[in-house]
Amino acid sequence: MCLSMDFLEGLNPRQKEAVAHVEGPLLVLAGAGSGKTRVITHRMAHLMAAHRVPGWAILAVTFTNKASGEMRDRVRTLITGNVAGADSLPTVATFHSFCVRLLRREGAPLAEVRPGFTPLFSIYDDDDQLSILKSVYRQLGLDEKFLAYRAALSRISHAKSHKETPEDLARNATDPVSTRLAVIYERYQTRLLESNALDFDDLLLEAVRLLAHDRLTREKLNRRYEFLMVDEYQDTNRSQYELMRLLSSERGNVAVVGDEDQSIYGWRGANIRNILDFERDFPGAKTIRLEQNYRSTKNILEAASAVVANNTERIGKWLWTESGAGEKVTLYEAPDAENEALWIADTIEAHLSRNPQDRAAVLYRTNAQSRQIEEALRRYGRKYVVVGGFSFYQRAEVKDVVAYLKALVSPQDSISLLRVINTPARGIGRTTVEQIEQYGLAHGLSLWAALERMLEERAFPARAEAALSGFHRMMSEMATGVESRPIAETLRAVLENTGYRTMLEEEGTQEAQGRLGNLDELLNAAVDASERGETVRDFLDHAALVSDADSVDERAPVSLLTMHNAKGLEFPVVFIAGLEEGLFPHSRSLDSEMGMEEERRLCYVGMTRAEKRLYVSWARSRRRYGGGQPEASIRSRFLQEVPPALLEKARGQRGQVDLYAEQHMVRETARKNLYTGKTYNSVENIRQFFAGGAQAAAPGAAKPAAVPHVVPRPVTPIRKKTGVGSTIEHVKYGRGTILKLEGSGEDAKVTVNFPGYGLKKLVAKYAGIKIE
DNA sequence: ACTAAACTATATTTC
DNA sequence: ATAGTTTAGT
Repeated sequence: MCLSMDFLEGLNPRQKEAVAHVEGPLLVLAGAGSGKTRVITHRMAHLMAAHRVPGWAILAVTFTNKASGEMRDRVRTLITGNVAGADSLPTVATFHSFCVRLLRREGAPLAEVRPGFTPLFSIYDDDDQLSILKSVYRQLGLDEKFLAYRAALSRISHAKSHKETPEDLARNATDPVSTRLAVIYERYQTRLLESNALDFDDLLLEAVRLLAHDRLTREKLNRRYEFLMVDEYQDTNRSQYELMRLLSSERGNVAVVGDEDQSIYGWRGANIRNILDFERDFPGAKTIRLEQNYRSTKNILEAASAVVANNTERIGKWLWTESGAGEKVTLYEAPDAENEALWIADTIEAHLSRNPQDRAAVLYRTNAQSRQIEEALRRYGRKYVVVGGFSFYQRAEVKDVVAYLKALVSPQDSISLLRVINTPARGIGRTTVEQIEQYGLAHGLSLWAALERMLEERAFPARAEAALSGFHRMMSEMATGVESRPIAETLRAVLENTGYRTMLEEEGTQEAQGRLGNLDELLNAAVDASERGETVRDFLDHAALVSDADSVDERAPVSLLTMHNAKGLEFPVVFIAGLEEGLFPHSRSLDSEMGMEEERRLCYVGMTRAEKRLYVSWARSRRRYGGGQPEASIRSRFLQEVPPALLEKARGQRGQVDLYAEQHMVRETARKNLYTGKTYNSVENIRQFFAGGAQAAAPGAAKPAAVPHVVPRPVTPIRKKTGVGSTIEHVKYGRGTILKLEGSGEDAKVTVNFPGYGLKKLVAKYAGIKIE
């Protein structure tokens, strides 16, 4: 009476074959839009239903939190009620979150090879990495002219992921820069060790190290995970490859899904050879090609395929589709970048007014390109969402407050402490801080330990001493019991006790108000996290591992994003802007064939995002930055690679004059209608960063209401009694109606609409609202 | 010792 | 355009 459903039904023969595969290595070459997520999820369900594999014995690894959240949801939907006796779900995680979990739970043995390591390690993001590097440079008396921070970091990262120690680097160095780099690398690594911190590379590396050296842990995991699946295999790097091998070493049941034509992260260490050489690395591997595309029209598919066909590093596929030819790819040649942006906005306007249900995306090579397009859209009063760029969690105020949390949880975390020691300004100046750093360096102490020792020794002048002992006391007080206290509680204490909130309130600028809004939203996220039972650790892990791609709201009518961020997404209407030599393909990739092929793959990724309509554009002139002179540009070679028969010039070729007139008209309308377009960094998105849990996305978790409409608005405490549906008085923003009330008492969350200011979600306790 | 204004060198993509 | 750094002023 088993209600096992047939998960092979409704699949094409190739997909069926992939889903039905059970034992042994499997390579699924899944072209763009060929239903690879479907294959992965169905395979998991099929294993559970037809082969009685328990969910916990399956591990699937994806690249973004968003992808793993979606995959988890889809598997859940598939098996719920359809698979008898399925009481556990497969583990779906990103490589990074999997490693973090592993290291926190089973990482203790690493202390043997990594002195001072504890499972309470901090995670350092690139900002933190940068601070370390700056400090190392200072220590070594170097400056950026010698070697740019970014360059140094990427070389360190490269060395790390190839398991090269500073000594290896020094030995193989053939030039003075490399010799010096070895020293920088050595110091950098020492700092991480001293701070008990891991950078992104370390998360993978140390997980590999743990599994390679600790037989028990390896065997335990191998026993547990009978089946391993890896999504986006073309973007795995060496550590990820090794991790995968270690996890599947006993059974060899590893299924990888990928597309060599979509390998676009070579610069981040991804090794395209992983996918190209899979059959060699895993003898007896079965290879299945998914070549039927279900996404795009024939014209779009052929155009994209024609471009990528110019690459040599391919296994080779030819995608086909049963769908109709559709429209041709529209090409627009703009006189300059502003005109290009206006044309895009204009065309979006025209398209969406005819097809209001369609979603459009504007893709570009560099984030800097978004500005002009945003401006153009704003002139039309068209709502849009920008993905990436300056995202929420990278904002200074969020990073500051998060740094406080990190410092409280891990006193050894000197980088975080350094970040907050004089933020807000509390009279602990640069010289004082440098003294403490020096002392720490000399005595092998963390910043915090050095500070304590120096206070004991009364090593500071009176003024500094007062400031420092005050700081020390404040931090110690907040740190006690931090692991057991609700996150929001600690967060609130940080905001109040450190004077951070006061600092922003006193600033009084529009910008400061926005920052306050962001912090309120962070507080909301913290409350949500507590409700999900997360510890401060979990919260911080989450904050460290969210990515821009996780914040994509597919329901947005208009999205602006880089082609990198667009991977895995699809849109009825797609624009690709800035198809110019030097921009796309980017100038940094011009000189190497490898780089050029990656750019071409990026182009392929961009084009294949489109379902119905693809527009490509370039500008004859563009200025590199602000005051610079406009420079003439040459149309991208990728445009030449599209067969002319598939291209058509933008109809009517709206000239400058039309656009110019329109621009004025539109400006007027926008002025009258009160601009509502801007959603960039909107606080509404913030919850998503934290909500789509790396660990536990709640089933059918309510996503924040569609697309944000409003610029972040200041919120000051509301001191008035409130109830559901009633009106409350806001100190600055007047009356607002409570639209929604979640929970009760001081933990209640209310959604308030302030006319003219928009929706605001508040937590009663922290906003000073009393719910009767 | 800190702040604010002036100056200058600066942009690829990001887990 | 903007972030980061230097300089002058408090």
